[in-house]
Amino acid sequence: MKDKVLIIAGPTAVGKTKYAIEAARRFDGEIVSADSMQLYKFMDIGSAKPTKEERLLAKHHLVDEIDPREPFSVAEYQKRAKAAIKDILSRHKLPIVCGGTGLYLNSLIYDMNFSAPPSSESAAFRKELEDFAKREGNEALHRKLREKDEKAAERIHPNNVKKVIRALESAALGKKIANFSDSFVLTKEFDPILVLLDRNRDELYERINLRTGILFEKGLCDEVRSLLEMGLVKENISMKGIGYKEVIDYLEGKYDLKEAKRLVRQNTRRYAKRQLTWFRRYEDMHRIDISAYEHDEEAIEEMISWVKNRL
RNA sequence: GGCGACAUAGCCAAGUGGUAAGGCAGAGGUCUGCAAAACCUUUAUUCCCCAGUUCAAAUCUGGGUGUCGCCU
Repeated sequence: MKDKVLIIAGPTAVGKTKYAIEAARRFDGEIVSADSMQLYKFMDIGSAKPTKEERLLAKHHLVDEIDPREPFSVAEYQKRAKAAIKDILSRHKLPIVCGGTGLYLNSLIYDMNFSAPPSSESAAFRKELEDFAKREGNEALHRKLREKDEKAAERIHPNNVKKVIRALESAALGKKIANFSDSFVLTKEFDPILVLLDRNRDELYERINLRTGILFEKGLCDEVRSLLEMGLVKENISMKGIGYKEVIDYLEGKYDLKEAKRLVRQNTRRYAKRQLTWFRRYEDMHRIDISAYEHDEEAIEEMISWVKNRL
């Protein structure tokens, strides 16, 4: 029989941490984060990492582990997360994957093969294509892709330059980029138990607005300042996270603090919406609408008992 | 009380006789190596109300209502 892995997904600010910790406590588990921002070191406030206290309640993997100055990717995530899961299983504990980064979750739930050559080896090639797109236009670049990989060109919009380039790069290296939708094959490495935490939209947005205020009070601006001092720049992907990019623009004088806060709230709301879109694809996911319960504790009990039946 | 300006979507608005731009907010979606990224789609049978002029009115005319400003 395959090993079970509990997977708790949910949009930002829904309250996942609390649920995951409780599950870890009840089932003797350890948490493996699936969050593309919380895994970076030094980015504590903006990414809303679990607190020290919370991390004492349950062991967290893949939180606070990566230097934000280093390049990172799903492939790397997949490797590390799988290693963590294996490690937890070897100690006869329950791995609890918890997070909101859809692609990272997919890399664990489905068979996703990232054996295609790493893009970092062809930075110059990518740069060249970027310049080409700027010079000749997105359509011209897309035409190039049409010649090399008809199928990929069909499903990638010409304006999505980033993806057009990735597809071109992949084709140039002799491996056409795969289409995820063609192969929703569940992983054979373990048996995932999927839980989606959700709330009613208004309530979720209310929580997001509230949390944004708290992040600023906790010193988000100072955190960004010290990251910039460390040598991080706008262009680093880690600095493109919500809360970071807006504060950088504010520090550069592009707009005032009030506007920065407004934008952080808005971008977080949009992010939550995109996450929900992504999660809708998971068919076997058990959705728990937290808003339907009076207190978190009741929703947690519902989750625990549902999971218990499947372990 | 007098004079003037304005009234278009949830919000900001363009449109001065030819069949309702755009932006924001909101909603839906795409995804195999930067994913909190990148990208796509979508929102007024109608312009405050009533009457009139006209083949044709958000646009012109008259009246009403409301908001704002100035004066008393």
